[in-house]
Amino acid sequence: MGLDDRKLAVLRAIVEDYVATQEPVGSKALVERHQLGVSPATVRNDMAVLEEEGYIRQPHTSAGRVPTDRGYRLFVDRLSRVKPLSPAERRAIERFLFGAVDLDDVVHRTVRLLAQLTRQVAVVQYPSLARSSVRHLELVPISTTRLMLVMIADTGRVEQRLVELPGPIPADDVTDLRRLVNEKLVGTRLSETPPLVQALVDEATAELRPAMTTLSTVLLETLVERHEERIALAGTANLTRGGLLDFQGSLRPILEALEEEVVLLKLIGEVEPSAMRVRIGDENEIDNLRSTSVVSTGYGPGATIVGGLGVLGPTRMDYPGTIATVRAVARYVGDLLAQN
Amino acid sequence: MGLDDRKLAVLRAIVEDYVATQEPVGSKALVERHQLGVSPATVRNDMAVLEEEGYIRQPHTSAGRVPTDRGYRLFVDRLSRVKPLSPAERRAIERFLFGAVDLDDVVHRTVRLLAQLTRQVAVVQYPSLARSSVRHLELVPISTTRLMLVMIADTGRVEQRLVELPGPIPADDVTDLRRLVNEKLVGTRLSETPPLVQALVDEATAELRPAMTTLSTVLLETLVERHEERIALAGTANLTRGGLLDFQGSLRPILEALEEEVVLLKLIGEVEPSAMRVRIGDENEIDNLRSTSVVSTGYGPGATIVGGLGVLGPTRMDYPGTIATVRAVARYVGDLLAQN
DNA sequence: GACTGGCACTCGCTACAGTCGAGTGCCAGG
DNA sequence: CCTGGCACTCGACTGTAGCGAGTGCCAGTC
Repeated sequence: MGLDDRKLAVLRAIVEDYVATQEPVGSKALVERHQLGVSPATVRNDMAVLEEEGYIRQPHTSAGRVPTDRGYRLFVDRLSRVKPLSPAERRAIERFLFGAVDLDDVVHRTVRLLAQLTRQVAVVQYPSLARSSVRHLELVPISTTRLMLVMIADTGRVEQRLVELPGPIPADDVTDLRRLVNEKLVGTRLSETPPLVQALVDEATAELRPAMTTLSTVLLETLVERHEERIALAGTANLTRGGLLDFQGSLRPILEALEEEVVLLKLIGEVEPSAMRVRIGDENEIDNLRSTSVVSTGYGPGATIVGGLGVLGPTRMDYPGTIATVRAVARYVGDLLAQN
Repeated sequence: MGLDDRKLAVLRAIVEDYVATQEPVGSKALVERHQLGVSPATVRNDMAVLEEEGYIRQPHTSAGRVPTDRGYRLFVDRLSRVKPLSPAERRAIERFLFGAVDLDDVVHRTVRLLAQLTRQVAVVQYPSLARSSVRHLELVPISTTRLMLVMIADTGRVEQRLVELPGPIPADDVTDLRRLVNEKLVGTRLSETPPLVQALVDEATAELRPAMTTLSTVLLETLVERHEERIALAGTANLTRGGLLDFQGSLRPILEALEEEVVLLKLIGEVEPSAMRVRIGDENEIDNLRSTSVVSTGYGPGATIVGGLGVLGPTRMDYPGTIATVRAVARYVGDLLAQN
């Protein structure tokens, strides 16, 4: 376990060189490029130890060393400082996000921005409904037996759903329904609505009862159970950088995983108060993504968190730079949401 | 130009075999697998002619023949009948699409279904706003100086947009605005709204004029100019089938093209009355997609067309099967929309 | 005149041997 | 504890050879 400072410096140098060149790094090249103050032979001894401890490995006998997932982990935890963003990057973020007109627009711009800045696959979760409150509910008659239910959340999300009523209903009743649901639900957190919705049904007049019952089912389905979460994705083309060297040759499993909303949600959706989350290679729970790393964080107006965002790339990625970018973008998006 | 029946039969056989095996097909293998009734030598002579005419080519001397884009074109136009769908496929379509609850749901299910059935990349355009009519406009006060504008189209699309008013506005005025825009715009085609929106401003009372002016700008921007079109995509993982043999090795340009909404729209959005559109390889206008083929068509309730859908794959694709599937799915989706 | 069998030829693919060199592990000495 | 030296390993690359699928051409047949 004796990892003295020099061994750590060697590991850091290996990670940095490998990330930069994408080629196994040997002892000689290392001492040439970094001021380690010792000879290649010494470095070799250190490498032997690092390998024994599982931080690096040799692709084959007479090749240089490559960091393992464990090596990257140590690097991220103890050997790297987060790079400050360049002013150019800050400006890029501001310029890119400036002038967004609605939530869709914000999310789309953000995900493209992230993909472009990190040159990796970017994922942005729409503000989670579970963390939103109802701002307004609208009922629009489509025909005598059909309503369009539109829910506007304080996070800017708008969800709609068709309601098929059990029978025809007069316009006045629609007005009543609208008033009732708004009185009861506006301002409440979506995660807390189920009992309130039930109460609405219980308290409804006999006249409104059937319509209200149907409406409540739809409300619950739409707001709580069903596809509650939405996600935007960009930059899949970046997976092809590094000419199939990363990802052991096949993009297939990765592209497949990225098509599953559930998977994406797992990647970036499990938002914890902890600021930044880095999952490296095998640390990922999803089998198809064991050869990738994910850097993610939560975002939201002020200190609250309403959703997650992050990027996915090869384990061989520039962690300090990526972390800095993800953090900065999340902060800007949060500010943007706070304004609305 | 003398392409007699046998030469056409040879071309058809080459296309079919190549699509099936993905390997250049030689004269001997051809006569073995198809009942051509002639010897390999004769087939070779026919092949020489077909090559001279540009329908097939040899990857290298001493290899079999491969169809050219021109060869596929002839095949699609004159040598293939559209395969009827298997009952299993019909059932799959019905099962998959049954129970969709709103437009988003329909589009998502459709695009996944298409990707799955054709085992290619599927693209579905949301019903175009330009081809929709206004069903209802809703104004929801967010604060004294902010409104949320929600537009519901007859095709089921719902668009929203934040309206930043020039000054505070009382609730009664919002009601008036809502009434006015609905009176004037409901039932009109979106493509015809601009003059009507202008009229709204002109006819507004002095009191409402400022708010109406802002509202009209947003209306025009949202409904006519801005990101008017939406698109769903699925099945990119299918690009990796055939192990990089298709697409001359690099998915990069294709993935890049697929991230551009504009490009996707060009692919499937230019809906013409003509039923089915097949663009093969070089026939594509987008450079990045010259090594792919696109099969697309329009869809909509009844005979009208509200949007496009289609699939994208290697030029070496099963055209009859793909065409049949795309057509069938488009028809089902149209029926589904007609019901709402 | 159209088709066929035969034949020489082309050329990509695979296997194999040989060389080169980057990189290692180990050891003796400072 | 570090260093220079040395023998060793093994992948990458090169060149050669043989194989075989497939072709184009030609003379012969129906």
